[in-house]
Amino acid sequence: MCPGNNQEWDINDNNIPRVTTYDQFQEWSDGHTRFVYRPDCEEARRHSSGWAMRNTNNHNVHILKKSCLGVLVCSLRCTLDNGNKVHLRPAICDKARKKQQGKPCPNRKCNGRLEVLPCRGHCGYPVTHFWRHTEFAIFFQAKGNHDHPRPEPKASAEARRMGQSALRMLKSSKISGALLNPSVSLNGNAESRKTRESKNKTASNHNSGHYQWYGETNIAYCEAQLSKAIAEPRLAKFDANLESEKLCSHSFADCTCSLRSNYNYIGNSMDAAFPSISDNSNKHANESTFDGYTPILQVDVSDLTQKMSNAIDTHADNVFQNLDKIVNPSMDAYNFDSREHSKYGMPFDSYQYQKPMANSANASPLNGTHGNQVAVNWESSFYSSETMNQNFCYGNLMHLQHANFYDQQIYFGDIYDTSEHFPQNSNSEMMNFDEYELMHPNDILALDAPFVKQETQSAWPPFSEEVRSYELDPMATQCDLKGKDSPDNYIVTSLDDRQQHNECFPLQWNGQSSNGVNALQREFFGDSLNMKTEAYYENDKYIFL
DNA sequence: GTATGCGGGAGAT
DNA sequence: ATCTCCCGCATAC
Ligand SMILES: [Zn+2]
Ligand SMILES: [Zn+2]
Repeated sequence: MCPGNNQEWDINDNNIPRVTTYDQFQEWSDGHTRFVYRPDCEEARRHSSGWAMRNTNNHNVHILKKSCLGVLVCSLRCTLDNGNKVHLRPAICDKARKKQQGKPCPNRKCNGRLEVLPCRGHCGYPVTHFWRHTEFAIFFQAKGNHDHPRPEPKASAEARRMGQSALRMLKSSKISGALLNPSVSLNGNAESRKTRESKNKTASNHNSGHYQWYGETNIAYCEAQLSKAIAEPRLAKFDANLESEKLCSHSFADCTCSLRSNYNYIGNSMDAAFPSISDNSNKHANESTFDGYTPILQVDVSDLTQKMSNAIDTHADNVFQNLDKIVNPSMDAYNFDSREHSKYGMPFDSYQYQKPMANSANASPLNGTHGNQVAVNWESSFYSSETMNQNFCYGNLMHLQHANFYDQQIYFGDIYDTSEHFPQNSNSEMMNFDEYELMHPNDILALDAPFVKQETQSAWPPFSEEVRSYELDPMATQCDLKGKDSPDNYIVTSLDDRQQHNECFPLQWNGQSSNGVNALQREFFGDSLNMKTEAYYENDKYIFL
């Protein structure tokens, strides 16, 4: 038995015994345990534990109480190649933990999402730890038995967090030049943007023998992309207390959780459920007001720009993660295999070919290249239409525009004054993008560019057996990339915007919309973008014009 | 940015 | 009264 445990005491005792023998620090204390640590025991002084424990208020300044946050697991409970399960460490910080939820499972072969397995080890409540300091000892007492696996150790979580900073890694990445520096073309040939621009302007728009796509964008379009994230909340008339009416809080388009999706595409069935307040036709019949509607996906304009900035960062991160896997498929690209957490594989491995419809055997493997889009709805307050103005509307394409950022999963529609219905909206102030430092949108959209196999690429597509055997729908007769130029040779990463995708790229594969680069895509982007990239295929590689 | 601690407060029992 | 959980705030790294 533990030496410090030889006296009976309770953490709440008025007089705690003075002990002379101490316990070794127990990182994984489980069960109803008590330990006494030396006052100079560093782990005890930090109240640390292998379990993810968060402070909880017991209104007792003398006794620190912590409760267990459980463990972050894969929603599909997948098994890693080495037989282990995914069991990440929940962030202690609420905000950070919220962001973890819904992230793709780190298992490269899994389409699952991370979710918190809460601890109910103490009569249905989380296991609790109590810490009490006295002059001669640090007393520890735990109540409950964890009913979940151990999370990864703190050090591992910290290392993983560092490793997952994709943007940080981007600086040293092979693709950073090609993607973030417009003067470097994707085939590695340094070429000024201006040169390419003028070339593109004069390039003949021929199709035969050439393959062209539009991966770069003009500023106006980028601004539109940003602005479309300024949107009104959709309205929903529902009873949030009813189980059947509960909304999925994950908000990614392809969430497979059982809750009702709140992903509100234009034109799909969700529209009827969550009508836009700008669209009177969406209001239920015989309803002249929005009374009874509950706004969802609200955006608080007071910090919308900050949210946009965060969302853009996240988005860029995710895009980069995809591309990084393509260009740097080897495990040691960032020395991850030398780290303890490499048991999870390359941190971003799983993300490239997630199917948007995990339950559909026929789903196109290309229709999910952005399955890693992180989508978390934050509880937020109302946006104010008064902070919006028509200047943020971009022409007649707005009905096609759709924000896929995690807390702005709403389309960019007309801006209406909602203060009539939501008086809270009367007070907010006008915001101005220019006053904020955002990542340049062109960078983001450059990251979104269709990505083409490079000659140095040995494994292609990476981590996917399915794509290689995949064929374009023979009905897609206009597609330039077919036949011997199978979709193996290109990846489109930007088409996670399913609403836009459905409207613009109605190609069907096995009954599912596809993300193929095709004539429709070119046609659409041809109007929206002022730059295009042409290439032709010769001697097993793409030559860029 | 996240981890950690504090303390007010609401709601449950 | 006691307990849990939520939240904002403040500090440390
Ligand atoms: Zn998984
Ligand atoms: Zn636990």
